[in-house]
Amino acid sequence: MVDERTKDWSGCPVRFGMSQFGDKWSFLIIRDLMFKGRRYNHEFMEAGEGISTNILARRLVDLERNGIIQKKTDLVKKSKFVYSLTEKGIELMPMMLAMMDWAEKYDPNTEVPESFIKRLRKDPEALRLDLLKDLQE
Amino acid sequence: MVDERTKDWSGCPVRFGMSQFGDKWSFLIIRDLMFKGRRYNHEFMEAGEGISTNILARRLVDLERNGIIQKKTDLVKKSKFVYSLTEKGIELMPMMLAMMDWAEKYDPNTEVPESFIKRLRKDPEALRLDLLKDLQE
DNA sequence: AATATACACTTGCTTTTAGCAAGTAAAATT
DNA sequence: AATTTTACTTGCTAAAAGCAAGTGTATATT
Repeated sequence: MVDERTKDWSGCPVRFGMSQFGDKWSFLIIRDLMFKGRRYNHEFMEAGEGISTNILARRLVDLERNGIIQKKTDLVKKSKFVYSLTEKGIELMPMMLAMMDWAEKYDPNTEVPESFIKRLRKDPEALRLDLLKDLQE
Repeated sequence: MVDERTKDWSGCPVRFGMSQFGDKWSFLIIRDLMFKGRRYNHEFMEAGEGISTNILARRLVDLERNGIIQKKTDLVKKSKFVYSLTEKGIELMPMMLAMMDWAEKYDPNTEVPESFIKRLRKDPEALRLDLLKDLQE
């Protein structure tokens, strides 16, 4: 978060979470990294929700400073930067999956594939470990 | 959320969640209702984070409109209003618990009691059902 | 080698939202 | 009847978001 007021909100776990990733754009960036395989600046831009370039830049800096994502120079194209989730960021997956489970119930227009939600509800841990593979390379 | 731009963000589950409860004050109100037993306007005010009266009023209206909380006149004092989580709101508990689990790991100043986190990690479903009792009366 | 293009921001400006203090109205207490 | 409590509402200021255009560096094209 950019909000100076809440930067040091530790103590309460919910408040701490909010101070670390508690705004809609941060959640969407985490989603992109965690489930959509997006890793580059322009990929976040093209995600569809229409984030502004300056806001994206700020969120990426914040999330990196909070240790949730990391920025590295791309191994192939050395001029590009690759973003990825840190261990700390990856560990947000259970929370994200719980949110998706909830949203599937209450959003009549949900895009969550039925196969995904079935796997999530049958064996969330197996799904989590499976998704994890794509994040660690 | 108050943001007119994201009011109808359905489809993507994360985006949908953000449009329904995706700001720090909403999360804190849900926390208060879910884990702290707070149910009255003034109790949210006194929660400690220092929410402004106008912002609280707006968030309560938004959360009610989104069907996450409900406002009723207090049975004892008929002039007062009691807020409570709806079924839809209660079902956010797994997400909230996952967030708490995460925060306990990464916040060095966490206030999450060790007994709570032990129960959460050992048998989250049992803890959830236990917490549920306090919400349904 | 020079020009063009892509990429990742940065800057300046406008609009929106948050935050703060004071005010209001209805009900409850004294 | 007067005061206090409760739950907002209003008006103003400050902060953040949003938008369009610009900048600098590296790669690609001619």
